[in-house]
Amino acid sequence: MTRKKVKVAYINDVNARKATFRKRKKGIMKKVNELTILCGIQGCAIIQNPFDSQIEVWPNPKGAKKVVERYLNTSKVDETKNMNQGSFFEQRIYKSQSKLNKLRSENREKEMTLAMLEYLQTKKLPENLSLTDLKEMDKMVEEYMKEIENMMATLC
Amino acid sequence: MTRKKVKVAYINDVNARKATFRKRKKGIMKKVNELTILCGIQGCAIIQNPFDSQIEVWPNPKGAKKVVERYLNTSKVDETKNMNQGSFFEQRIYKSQSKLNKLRSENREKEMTLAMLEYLQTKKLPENLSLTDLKEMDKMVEEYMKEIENMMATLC
DNA sequence: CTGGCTATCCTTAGTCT
DNA sequence: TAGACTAAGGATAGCCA
Repeated sequence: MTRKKVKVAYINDVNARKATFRKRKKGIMKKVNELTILCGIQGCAIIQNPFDSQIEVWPNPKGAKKVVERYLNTSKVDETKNMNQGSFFEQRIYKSQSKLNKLRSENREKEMTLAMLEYLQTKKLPENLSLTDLKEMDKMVEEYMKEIENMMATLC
Repeated sequence: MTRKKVKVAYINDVNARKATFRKRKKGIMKKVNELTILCGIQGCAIIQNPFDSQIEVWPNPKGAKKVVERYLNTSKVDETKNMNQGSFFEQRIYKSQSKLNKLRSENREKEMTLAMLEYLQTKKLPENLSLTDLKEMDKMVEEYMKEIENMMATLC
């Protein structure tokens, strides 16, 4: 149970790396999720899975929807909980608020998407490149690396 | 100093929200950064700044480069630190490893970019929409919301 | 508003199942 | 292999400068 201060460096042991990846990815996604709720914003994390060349995107289209819903439901409901039998004006104001919040959320999601587009414009990719090509290449590189590791193990 | 368990819900107080945003964003970026180093992968977080309609992307082109460098420098250097005066074969193997690691990193960055492209293809945006348009709209919505909040304050 | 401080809460490395 | 457990380490809410 003696956990030392972890050195932030590449984990060579495959199993430890896998475990750490799984745990920490979960933690990051949770934190991103919390921030979106606490601050009523859109946010996402895009992280590669080093073990099956999958890429994990959060929020996915489904997750993003959930965030917006949660935002709309919790942000102003709590605030107005103590006036659920409020006056006509209060009800109207509440409705307007909800509408504006929704507008704002939609707007911000668009902003984020545009930002991603702008970010991607700084990256240049060969036109004829596909994800499957890359996965194949990655597999080959991985195999080479394993071979080298074995050679090293033999030498040391 | 009595910090209670925080309820994950939209923070109504502007200053508290701002402080929380600043602190937690920093924490998330750190965690993402650590994960990329620990597991030798690419990862990024895209988070809106709720206060100036800016969108913070990590890694930015500069940050991404740093990650790759750090990855290349730390992942295998530590492992081979105890053989820095190694044999000819060991030196060659080390060089091959570095090359392959670099290839792999490049490959993974391309994968991520492609993944982002695929993600964006699920989003449809009006063609004639610009980030400045959205910022203008956002500002207007913000002003409306403030007005409503003032009205509510007057009523309550 | 931003950054530093610290008690408290939260995350996670190591371990077993 | 992934989940559960638990203590050490890390993040951060609230407060002050």
